[in-house]
Amino acid sequence: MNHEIVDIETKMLDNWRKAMPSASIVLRSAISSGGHGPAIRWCRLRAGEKQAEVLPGLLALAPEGRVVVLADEPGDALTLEVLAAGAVGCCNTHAAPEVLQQVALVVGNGGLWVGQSLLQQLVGNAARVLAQRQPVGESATMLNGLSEREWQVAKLVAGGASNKEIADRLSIAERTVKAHLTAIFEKTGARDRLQLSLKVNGMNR
Amino acid sequence: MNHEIVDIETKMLDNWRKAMPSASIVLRSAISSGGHGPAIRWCRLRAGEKQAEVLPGLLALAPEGRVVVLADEPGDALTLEVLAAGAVGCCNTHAAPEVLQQVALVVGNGGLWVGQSLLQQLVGNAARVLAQRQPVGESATMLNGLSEREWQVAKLVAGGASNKEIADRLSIAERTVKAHLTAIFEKTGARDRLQLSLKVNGMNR
DNA sequence: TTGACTATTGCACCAAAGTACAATTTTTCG
DNA sequence: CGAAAAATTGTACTTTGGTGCAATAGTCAA
Repeated sequence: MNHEIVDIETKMLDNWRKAMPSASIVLRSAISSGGHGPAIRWCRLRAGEKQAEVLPGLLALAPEGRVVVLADEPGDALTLEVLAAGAVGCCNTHAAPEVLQQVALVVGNGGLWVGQSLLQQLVGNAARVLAQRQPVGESATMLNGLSEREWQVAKLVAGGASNKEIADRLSIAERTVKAHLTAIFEKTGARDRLQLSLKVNGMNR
Repeated sequence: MNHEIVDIETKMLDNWRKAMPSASIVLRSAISSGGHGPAIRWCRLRAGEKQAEVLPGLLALAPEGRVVVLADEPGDALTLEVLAAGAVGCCNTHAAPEVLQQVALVVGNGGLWVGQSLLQQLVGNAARVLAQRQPVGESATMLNGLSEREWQVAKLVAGGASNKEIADRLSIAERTVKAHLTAIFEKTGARDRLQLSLKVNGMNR
């Protein structure tokens, strides 16, 4: 993994060095705009600094990079701000090296890094909303009146499984899977498994 | 890290064994209540099972442990439910070993594990901003250095197009589309067009 | 210029996906 | 119980997806 640490001075903290020994360190004023940027840019936000004065410029210069903010004074509000600005994570400047590596792992795989307290608040909100408008029984019959079995097959297909894998998972013959799929295609209007996947995952329509 | 896998049978899936070779496997009916429990308990929720019938008992018996749910049929709603019940994570039963180890790392350090699609919903506006930024950046760095042409093909595949349709759209032979796809599969690690679609659309994790 | 990389295409071939036609078993419900 | 619907499976077939091998041609940088 290719890392770059952006700060207003080049002196690194020990925990950064331990977490990412191979990272390059650059001044904010000397960010490379062209070429292939690093996989992950770690941008330090020092105490008292406003993220709005630092992040936009950085993100504009390197739109292809994933930016994680290292905040001297982290908080849930700040995290929300930097995510809204386009960063993919926000954590404490003085986090342990192991934590930083963990962040790198998650972010490197396309994830977002959010602190636990904020996440729990968000989860709490969503749980309340979902509890009200998600009758549990719905999931069984949605998508144009699929039967329970057909819905099982549809979900597995949507997850990328092959017919053989689905057959093994459900302990039925591969031919039966195909029969279900034919029925599913008919009911949903999908042309093939890929378009079904898009429908199930809500990417279509 | 001390692991315990809880299921209704003791036969482990291959990916679990690879991810946690030293884990102990126990039946749900034989959970050790006293003494020092494992650092992380992985509780499998098989297809059709209700988390409400499994989790509360497990959490009551071992209040000190961190429980991660391995769901045969994962989903955002289920994730919210199990987190609300007291679990610290929820992921796919058939997740790759590397993913499971990542989950163990996050959970072991006090984090919560949430799938990307749910997290993005939770973060809401911030995620929407990100969703628009991602495709641009991914063409250059993410998705393992695809060429411009390959990226065009990948996007069309992700949209549900057939090889013939892609060929017509790009005014090239269908054979050429296949050639690009072979290269794309190699670079991205996708097994077929459906899994590529999931990767491009960010449904994977 | 030469080497590395990308784009393009053909031919042959195998594997997976999907359809047509037909049959049996299980479940559900009045 | 008996009818209807859903689930299951088989054989055979067509189509699409994907790979291996090989060749031609353009671009870009050392």
